[in-house]
Amino acid sequence: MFKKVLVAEDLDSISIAVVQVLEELEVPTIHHVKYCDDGLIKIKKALVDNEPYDLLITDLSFKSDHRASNLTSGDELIDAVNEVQKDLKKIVFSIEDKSYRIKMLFNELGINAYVSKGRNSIIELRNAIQGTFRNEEKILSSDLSFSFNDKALIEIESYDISILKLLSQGYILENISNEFKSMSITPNGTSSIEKRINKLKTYFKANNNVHLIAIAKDFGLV
Amino acid sequence: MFKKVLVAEDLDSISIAVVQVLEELEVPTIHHVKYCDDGLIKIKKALVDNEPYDLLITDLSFKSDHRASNLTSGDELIDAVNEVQKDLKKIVFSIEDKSYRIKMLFNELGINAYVSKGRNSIIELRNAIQGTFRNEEKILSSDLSFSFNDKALIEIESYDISILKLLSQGYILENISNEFKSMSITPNGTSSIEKRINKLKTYFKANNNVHLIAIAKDFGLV
DNA sequence: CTATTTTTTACGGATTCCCGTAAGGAAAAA
DNA sequence: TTTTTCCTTACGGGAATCCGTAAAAAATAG
Repeated sequence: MFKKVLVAEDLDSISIAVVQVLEELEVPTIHHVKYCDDGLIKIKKALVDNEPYDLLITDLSFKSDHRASNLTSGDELIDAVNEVQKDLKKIVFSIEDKSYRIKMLFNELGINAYVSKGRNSIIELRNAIQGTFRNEEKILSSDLSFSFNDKALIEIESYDISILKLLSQGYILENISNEFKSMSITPNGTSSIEKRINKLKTYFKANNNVHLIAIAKDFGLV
Repeated sequence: MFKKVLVAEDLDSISIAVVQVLEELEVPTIHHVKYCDDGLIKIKKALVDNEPYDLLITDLSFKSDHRASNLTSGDELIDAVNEVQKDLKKIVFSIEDKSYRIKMLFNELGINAYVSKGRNSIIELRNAIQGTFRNEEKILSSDLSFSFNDKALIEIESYDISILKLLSQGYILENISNEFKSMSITPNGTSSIEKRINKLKTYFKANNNVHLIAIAKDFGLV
């Protein structure tokens, strides 16, 4: 079994249960941080001391509070960790269940397992830890039913996200066009942007822009 | 201390910690349900058996799964419970931290305490349970800083929420007007609704409807 | 009951969105 | 090079919004 595991989870009510699982699996060294920043520091320190972690279990969303944070989400933490310790195994344990987001975690951030917090997530988490240790790939907790081959979701790219972001900030087509020009993002004609928004609307079955943004918010795209 | 407590919480990773707190407080009877519907049934049954609960600790959001549910949220559960056992003490334990929502819980649903899930929420929860037992009123976990006297939020009423909801579902002004007429909500003229939306836009400093809905989503109003 | 104020509704012009069509341009294929 | 195809941009008409003004209705005051 893993020798040294780091848990990044802000909610104390949850981290208790996660640590319990690790104890039952007889992991000798279990550390727990409530802030992403602390997580990165611990991982760097462990590397320097030549006692690196071999597993990271992290949440995605962390509450912001009085403390100023550099890394504010699990995504950012993983991204930063990948810079310093590429081979570290990573399990995400989060409430998020949007396939778009989860796909991104596997494909762009290279996580090893995703466990969705739910009614039987503790046993799922245990399975994921054991599977990860056996070098299984792309482990998904069983309550998530989508397929990785689902084409539709791959089509939404960062370009679309940019449009949705600006829309949600009150920009009109012309503003977005100008913004894209100044950031040299192409295509940037109002027509092209308009067309892309239309694609998004049909894809998400949205009646209009207002509806579209509401849906995008629900999906956690913005 | 309380004699019989019901915990309604779908996430197993959290309910473990909540039950632990109750055990430490030496509550003799602790029951736990993962679905709102089960919670209501248990409360009704306990009343019939003349062994009623004296405290309910509930989450707000419950994941939906294969099982068909009647009550889908903590709000609905509390509302239903108020019908059958008005005097039951109620503590909400949730991640939600939007003042508007929390105010509503105290004022319209008559909860006794609100504890926000966070980095030190277990100790907060314990305090809230003890405070509720001592008949303290409107207990708020200390990481929530808003005041109940905060005027701004009182101005937004359920009428506004209805508009925002329909907008976020892709309704246009005329649709909303018709919907309001069929539900006999007044005012229901397109002009009046338009005017109200404008008020919301100035209040939230939104450039347009799209922006407004994005903000409303962020505030948890819809 | 009348006067005053407030609320609701109606209307109109400017702007933006919405949606289809088509022209222009670049890359790939012939 | 020419043709084809795909992508980007342009244009236009109708729908919905945005925003100001004003009439109608309702509530309040005297």
